[in-house]
Amino acid sequence: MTTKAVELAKAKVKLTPRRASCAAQDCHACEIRDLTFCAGLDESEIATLSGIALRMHFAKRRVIFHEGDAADMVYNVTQGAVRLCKLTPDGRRQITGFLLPGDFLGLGGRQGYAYGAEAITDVELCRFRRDKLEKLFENHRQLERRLFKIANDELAIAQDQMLLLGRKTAKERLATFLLNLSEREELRGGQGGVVYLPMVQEDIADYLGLTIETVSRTISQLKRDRLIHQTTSHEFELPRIEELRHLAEQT
Amino acid sequence: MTTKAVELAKAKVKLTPRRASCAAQDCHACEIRDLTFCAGLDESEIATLSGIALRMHFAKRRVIFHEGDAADMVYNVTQGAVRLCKLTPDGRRQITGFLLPGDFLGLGGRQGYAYGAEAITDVELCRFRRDKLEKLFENHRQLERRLFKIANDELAIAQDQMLLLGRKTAKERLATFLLNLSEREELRGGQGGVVYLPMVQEDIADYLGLTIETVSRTISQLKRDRLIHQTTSHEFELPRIEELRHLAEQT
DNA sequence: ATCGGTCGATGATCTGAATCAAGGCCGGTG
DNA sequence: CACCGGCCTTGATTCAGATCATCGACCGAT
Repeated sequence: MTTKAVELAKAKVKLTPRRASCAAQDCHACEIRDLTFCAGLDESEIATLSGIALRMHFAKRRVIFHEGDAADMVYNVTQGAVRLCKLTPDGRRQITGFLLPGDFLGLGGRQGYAYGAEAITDVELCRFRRDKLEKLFENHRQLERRLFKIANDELAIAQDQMLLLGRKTAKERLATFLLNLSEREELRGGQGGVVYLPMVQEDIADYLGLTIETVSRTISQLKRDRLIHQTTSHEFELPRIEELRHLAEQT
Repeated sequence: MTTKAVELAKAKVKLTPRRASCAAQDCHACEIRDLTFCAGLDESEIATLSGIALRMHFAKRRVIFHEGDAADMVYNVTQGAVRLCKLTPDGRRQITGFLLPGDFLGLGGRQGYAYGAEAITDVELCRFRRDKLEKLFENHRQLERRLFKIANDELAIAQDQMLLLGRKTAKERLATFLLNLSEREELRGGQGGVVYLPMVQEDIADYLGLTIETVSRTISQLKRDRLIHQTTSHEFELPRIEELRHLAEQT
């Protein structure tokens, strides 16, 4: 880590302080009602959940919470994209995840949150006080079981990411990343083979354990190899998805 | 990845096939009763748990389960050390965790286990059928909550490991690793500043995303710097733990 | 005691990705 | 519409760690 790099890295922490608008939530009308942990609840459960949910808006670049903050809230992303960041004291950053509509936010803390959360785009969130949610579990065990399942899924995803960070080449990392986004897009009802990248290349670099230059070069190379095709500034097509999958060395 | 490396890597998969001895379990007499998810249960709960627990033994190098196996069992490690492995098709390996007495095994699968588990030393395990354990949850919510907490802890640990793999230098990785083991040793009632390493350097390399040569060289360097001191073939002292902590860039 | 295998240490060399450096593109703004 | 700043691209060079190659210590089996 050079001096210059440290300066640049410190500059990463120039986000707008936390601030957000709020409103009561109507879960019945929620756009992601079928996607996340509230999926498949019966009417009464939805109504109860609605009672403790608070709808929030965060503008692009706003901090939702910091690493180490008391972890007394959990969230559901209903619109936009969020990044989860960890920082070393000297400013190196690791992004441990990107959240998209339907994703759950706030698990994985012991004392405080294990990571900070920042809005990549304008973001709509549905917020729950953790203690109220846990109270709800007493009569709605289904909800608790679902949350446990989400924690399990995240754990499996984290393990995959460790394999990527520990053992994959830059090209394999990019291929894996694009395929993962494509799969999530499909789960959310989008078409396969098209991915939308709301984040900038610096975010991708910090997620994949690379530098922006390597990300840019590798994307250029994948384009030259016709494995990906950029349609707009934030959208890519994956025309030869099987080859990409092979490149990613999917275990 | 060179051809030679692939050959070597494939050789990693020369473990003895799964086989183990079993016996009924008496949780009252368990040596780690205060350490793990059964800690602090009342007599009746311990008795119930005892009823569905099966004590197992795995010899050194034996496979406990493979990545992708149906995840219908969970375990508690009571003696010995276990490694969790993920492999790429061409044989590169990432170890996603080491388990020691008191640690829980088997979370983090979607369909099957997200990783394989192998005995590093001779291992004693306490095995539970997942469905029976879940049945138990209905009347023992405490147990379920504790398991959820374990999943949360593992998630936080996984995030820390991502930061390590994505952004730390070799020296920082080793320092972090040794400190983590030291902390776990203390939790298990051992003294701080002394760590026991049951695994070989190849395992450490595959856990930290390095090669065996780099691990060996870095350990040599830490010894020269008098930050660690090797007492026996598997035991180290950390005489200047604060300096080591600084080196590890603890966030 | 002798072998054979595993494990760890260390030197020499190579290389993938980082770093350093310079421009280019584009969208927003005065 | 010209300027500015954020973001991306690409070339040149460096470097941390990988790879390749030995060697020695240890240990269990014969």
